[in-house]
Amino acid sequence: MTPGRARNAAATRTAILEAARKRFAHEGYDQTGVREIASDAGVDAALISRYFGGKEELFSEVLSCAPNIAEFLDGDRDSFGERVAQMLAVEPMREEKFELFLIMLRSASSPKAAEAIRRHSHDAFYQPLETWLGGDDAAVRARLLSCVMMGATMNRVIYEDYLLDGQQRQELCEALARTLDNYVSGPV
Amino acid sequence: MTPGRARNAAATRTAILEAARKRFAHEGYDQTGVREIASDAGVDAALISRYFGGKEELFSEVLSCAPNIAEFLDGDRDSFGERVAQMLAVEPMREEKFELFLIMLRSASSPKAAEAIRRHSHDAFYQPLETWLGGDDAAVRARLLSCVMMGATMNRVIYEDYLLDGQQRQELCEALARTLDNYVSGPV
DNA sequence: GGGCCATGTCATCAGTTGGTGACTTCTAGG
DNA sequence: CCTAGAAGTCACCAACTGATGACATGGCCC
Repeated sequence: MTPGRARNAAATRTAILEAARKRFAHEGYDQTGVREIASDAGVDAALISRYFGGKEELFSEVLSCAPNIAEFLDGDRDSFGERVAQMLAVEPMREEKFELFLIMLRSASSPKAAEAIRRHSHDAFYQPLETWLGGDDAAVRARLLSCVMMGATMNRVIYEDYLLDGQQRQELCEALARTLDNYVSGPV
Repeated sequence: MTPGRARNAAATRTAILEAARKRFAHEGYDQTGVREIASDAGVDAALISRYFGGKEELFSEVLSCAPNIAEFLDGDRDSFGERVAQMLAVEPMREEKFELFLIMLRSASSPKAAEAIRRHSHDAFYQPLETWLGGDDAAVRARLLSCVMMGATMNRVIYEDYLLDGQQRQELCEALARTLDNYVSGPV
């Protein structure tokens, strides 16, 4: 085993991106230090600046390859609300699944990250959603969906599972599903 | 004019609290430094530690006297959705009006602030809302309302007025009002 | 008026952060 | 085998943050 890291630039870049994605989703932009990212990736912190230019550029890069809304736009249109609501209210917080949400929510308050979030979330979330919805008022309906999805995530982040028991979470889920489907199917 | 600040502990405390409230709402917990707060209040930064114990305790204190949900629970029950939706989607972001939301959204990602937020938002937002709603499923309906309100605020914070024009904001408002009223009036 | 405590000021600390440049080491190509 | 450059390591910087203790000063009570 060679001492020190294998000399493979591509693998190193990927490792940094992976580690950064998780950290940003868990802790948010501010709370994440380049040293922590580097440590997770098993890499020297200096490489982050070398490869990406700096923390800010790394964040943008992470957003570019974060999972997006596409997963939920596949599959049956009629079950969209049900599937999303399940994720939002019932399923354990499998963070990979809505990492993009978490990154946005936890980093939106950071001025350095705000612009990147605005740009990327528009491209990877709003735009696809709006196209998928179709119709004249697609923009408004996309916003409505976004409100419910973000709000539910936000509440989940803040309260985790403190305030509601299993039965109530189920009720919450059903109500969310109805509301979401209402926005999907209808003209508002 | 005496050089230096007038020696009035109560006024100083109040000035610090005011300045801190605005800063926390605008910038969030992390992005706000005690020096900035002190500067806004026309006070030496050391006084913050002296009076409140530290930044963290100051934050808790700010939450305790931030405007809460009560304003919206007064007035006509039937117009609740309409009034809230107006604020969320149409009115210019008069931040005093939903400062509590902003503080929560912009500070929730900060571990130091998270616990205080959880506790206070429960006492000043959830609990009153739930009581006001009444009924067996009040907790679930309160959560639903919270989702929509927080999500709408979040979207507003992220995108401000970029994505929607006046007409669309009006449509958004009406749809939000319907959804909110639906949660208020109905069993879910 | 004089002493004393509350109030305010200041210098400074210790920790953390993101970033940089010089250095070492590995590997590919000749 | 040997060199050149890529990849990785390391020491360190400058800026900033929250906090603290020593000190100055104003105002109130006796």
